[in-house]
Amino acid sequence: MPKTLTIATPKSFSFISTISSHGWSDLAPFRLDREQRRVNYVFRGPDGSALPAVISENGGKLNVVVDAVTFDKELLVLDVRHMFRLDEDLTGLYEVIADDPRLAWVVERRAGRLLRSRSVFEDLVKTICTTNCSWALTKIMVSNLVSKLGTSSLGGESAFPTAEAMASVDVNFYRAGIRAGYRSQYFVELAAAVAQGTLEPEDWLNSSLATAELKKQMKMVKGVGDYAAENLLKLVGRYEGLALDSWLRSQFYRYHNNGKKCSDERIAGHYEKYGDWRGLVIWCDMTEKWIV
DNA sequence: GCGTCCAGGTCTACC
DNA sequence: GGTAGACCTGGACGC
Repeated sequence: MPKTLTIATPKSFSFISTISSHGWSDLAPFRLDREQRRVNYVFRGPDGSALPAVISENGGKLNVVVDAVTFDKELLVLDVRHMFRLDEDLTGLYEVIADDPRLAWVVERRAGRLLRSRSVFEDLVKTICTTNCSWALTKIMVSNLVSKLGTSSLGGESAFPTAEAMASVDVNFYRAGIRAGYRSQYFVELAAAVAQGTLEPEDWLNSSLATAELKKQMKMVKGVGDYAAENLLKLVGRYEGLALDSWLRSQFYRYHNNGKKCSDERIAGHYEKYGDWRGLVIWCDMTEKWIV
């Protein structure tokens, strides 16, 4: 019998804006149901069990329907608060864009919260899967990771694999089974480091390091370059980096440069006035059509 | 059906 | 520190 958790949300929160904020809700173990305005996700209990859930909004609260007999309620609430960033204060963002008519919609639609996975490790692996490939291939790689290495529930739905599970297979498995290509060796090394405790991505959430230093630390992970590190920084709540990739650049050319290519320096200059929020401002600026 | 290009980049060797 | 070339894959496109 499914059990329902109800979680209060802040006034500045928008469920639909958050689940539409970027492509994460299209990556397993997320599954977005746009028509029903809800999102499925498979959580993982402390014992490693898969906990399928359906998350929706009702009257300013999140309803989380969990398809499991027993689970740690407090842990699951913490996961939901983390993923939907219920405790993040975006007042600073709204202040820096207050005089910008082009970005007025951000405040109106309570946008700016970027959906994230239940762990930084999961976001790190997914980010590496976004590099140097089409979005279609990213979805294939992440889907393979979840279905082939994740723990399954009784209903057959899988959670994102643990570092231990990812460390239990070799480079050939990543190449043939995950279709990860040259990223395969990166995943072997990353999973081993996290499983052995020599790398702890969860620490990045509350790191006391300056953002530039934290970015350097992130880039020590094979497969993480400037784009990936800055994307991860956004997911841990630091927005100084623009995380420019080919898609973001093309959108900037379209909206701000008459469709013509320009330098990254020109893009950076455009958003400099937004200070430490510039990485979130450029993302909002390019994704208005996603937020309905 | 086949070949080419490129996509939500990064690493390494070399200068 | 800057740059060229290699790297996997799969979908889109032209022929």
